[in-house]
Amino acid sequence: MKIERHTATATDDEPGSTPERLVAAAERLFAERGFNGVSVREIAAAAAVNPASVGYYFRSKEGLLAEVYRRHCQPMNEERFRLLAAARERARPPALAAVLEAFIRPALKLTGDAKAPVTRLRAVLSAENSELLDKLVAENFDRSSGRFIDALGECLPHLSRDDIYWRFHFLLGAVYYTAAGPHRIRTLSQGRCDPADSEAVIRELVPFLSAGLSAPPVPRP
Amino acid sequence: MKIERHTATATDDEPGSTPERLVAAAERLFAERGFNGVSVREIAAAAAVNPASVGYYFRSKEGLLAEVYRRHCQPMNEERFRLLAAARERARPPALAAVLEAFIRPALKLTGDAKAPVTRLRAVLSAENSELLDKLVAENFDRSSGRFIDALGECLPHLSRDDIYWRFHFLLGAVYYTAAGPHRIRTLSQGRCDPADSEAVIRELVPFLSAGLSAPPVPRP
DNA sequence: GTCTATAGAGCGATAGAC
DNA sequence: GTCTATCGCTCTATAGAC
Repeated sequence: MKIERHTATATDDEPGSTPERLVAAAERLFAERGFNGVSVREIAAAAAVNPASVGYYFRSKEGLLAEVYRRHCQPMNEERFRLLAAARERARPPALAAVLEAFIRPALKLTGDAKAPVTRLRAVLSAENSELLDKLVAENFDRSSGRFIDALGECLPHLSRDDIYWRFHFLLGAVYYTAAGPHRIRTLSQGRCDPADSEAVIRELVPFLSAGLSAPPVPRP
Repeated sequence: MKIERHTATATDDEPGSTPERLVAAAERLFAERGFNGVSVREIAAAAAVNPASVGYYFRSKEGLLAEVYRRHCQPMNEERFRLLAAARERARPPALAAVLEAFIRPALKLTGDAKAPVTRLRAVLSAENSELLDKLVAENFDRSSGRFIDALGECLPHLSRDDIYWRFHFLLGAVYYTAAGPHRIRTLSQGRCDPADSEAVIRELVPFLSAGLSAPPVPRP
């Protein structure tokens, strides 16, 4: 769809254009304060752009969120798939720890300009706005979740599909909570455990999840 | 402080009084939609009470939240301590699974009138409003968290204090995410795994966390 | 002590000039 | 295509009647 121009005239997809500035500012502010915690005016001010541009380019505040969400998830999921493929090349079935890291590492990567992980956006949003958000989650993660659930099933053949679902759910909780970054554990540990340190999180979280996922199957009624 | 009256006149602490009605309605609505997602007017309407009462009894919307939070956490923590003491009576050190269940079960209990776990309130709030919320969390949970971290340390003498902190953090993530109730896993599993079924959650979560917490200590630089 | 009424600010969205 | 201006609405908090 994108057409190359002969001139240097700014197009909508270039970094400094109005919609790009809006998406960048919105990603940061939504991640910091959620959807209801930020106004369109604040986003426009942070982007140094006219407030009316939001309606013009994205139809509404929700339209802007949808675009932010999409652009946010796409590269993260691509990196997840790339790492998962690499893990599969190293071993069949892939090592459990490698699958977990392929899922977690891209989620904890820091965004370009902010100091928060990309996943904080989703962690913060996951509580509110359930109408629109369910749609966005399904659109952006059905394929990704399915593939990782399959990979976990390969690694853990002693488990039923339901075991995998439950444990994948708990895994998501640990990752989201960490990405949301409540510094509670940093306070309690007097600074020694810092959820903002993604390498430390991966080092601690992967063995924890590996052990949890490898637990014996749960007998169900 | 409460004084018994000779008459049936309503006092501030009686179930149907204005502040009680406000707290009950606010607990439900804040848990459903977060702090920014609900207006004082909506809360007052749900309580069938005048909107101005919020300012009168609680000084502000935030004051109402603080009261809701306090009343919400206190009985839950009391039940946690009661269950933890019972686990200690059965064995010294207490069984790991018993400690975990003592922490989790009261958090997943359903509120009186709503169908959501009491913990959903905290899960939803934990993303937004960090200024006030950090204060509330510290006020309401420092004692509780400390005692459970100690109990986990007793159960898991092979772990360092930092191992315990990290794993307690991941535990919180799994519990909060479940309580926030994203039915994502219910959809993916075509209804077979339902995070709203607290008995099922406890059955699945306790073995998962037991195994995760019991993992070998992580070598740290 | 509880109400009505409203102040004062901020909201999302849009019409219409340029 | 991007702006200014503003509509119509909702918000929190409070002043003052009863």
